[in-house]
Amino acid sequence: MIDQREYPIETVIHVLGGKWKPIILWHLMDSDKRFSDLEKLIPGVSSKMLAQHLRNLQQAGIIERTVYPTVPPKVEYSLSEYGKTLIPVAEVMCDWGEGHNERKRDEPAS
Amino acid sequence: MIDQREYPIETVIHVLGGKWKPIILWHLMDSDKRFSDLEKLIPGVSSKMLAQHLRNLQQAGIIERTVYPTVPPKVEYSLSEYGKTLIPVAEVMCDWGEGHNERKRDEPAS
DNA sequence: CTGGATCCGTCAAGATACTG
DNA sequence: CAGTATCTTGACGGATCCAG
Repeated sequence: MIDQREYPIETVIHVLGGKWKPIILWHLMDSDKRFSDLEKLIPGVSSKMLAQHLRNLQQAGIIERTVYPTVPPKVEYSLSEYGKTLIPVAEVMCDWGEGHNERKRDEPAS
Repeated sequence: MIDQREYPIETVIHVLGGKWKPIILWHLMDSDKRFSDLEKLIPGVSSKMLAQHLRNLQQAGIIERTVYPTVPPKVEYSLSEYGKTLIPVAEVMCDWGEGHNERKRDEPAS
């Protein structure tokens, strides 16, 4: 993965660019989640992709991974303090996204 | 390209998701640009990818394509009125991206 | 000048099976 | 429960050639 970004806006796309990363973030912004919780909440994601994207987000410092060494393994993912700075960004993006989706329905042809 | 997005935040990623789309938008937010202008401004992009992404953005209603039927063909791309609503979104994203890049330099290991 | 068409390499994503 | 390993597929991106 090339890391030669000249413009900061590319950084955000890089961090959120995966197919499932925005959805993962969205759910973690709501509350902490376990691995299986996320699997249930995100229909269509495979455990492989989920683990891979979670790892990416963790390496980016956006989420934290907490392992509870209990008999049934339990791992919780949560937004890091730093990751929480993404919330306002996500809200702005969501806001625009909603408008965009509505617009596509209202104006089929310009 | 799948278009089954359940969350608005995915829409934004979808619209900006290409490798060059954020940069294209960034330049068009500054001022209108011709095809060849963008090619010069974005080192490394091929005409194919530029045309492809420009078409995507146009179909998304974010940019407008104006053809001047002159002897040497001239085509100008500009942000649509609707596309301008993306500017504040881009600014927020840029702002966060800058902080993220600085953070990576300051904190090599958590 | 502004692209479209085509071929090809690369890499992310999906499916499946297996492990601690 | 929470992943990893491996294989396959398909989209994305690059290079080149061609056309209005």
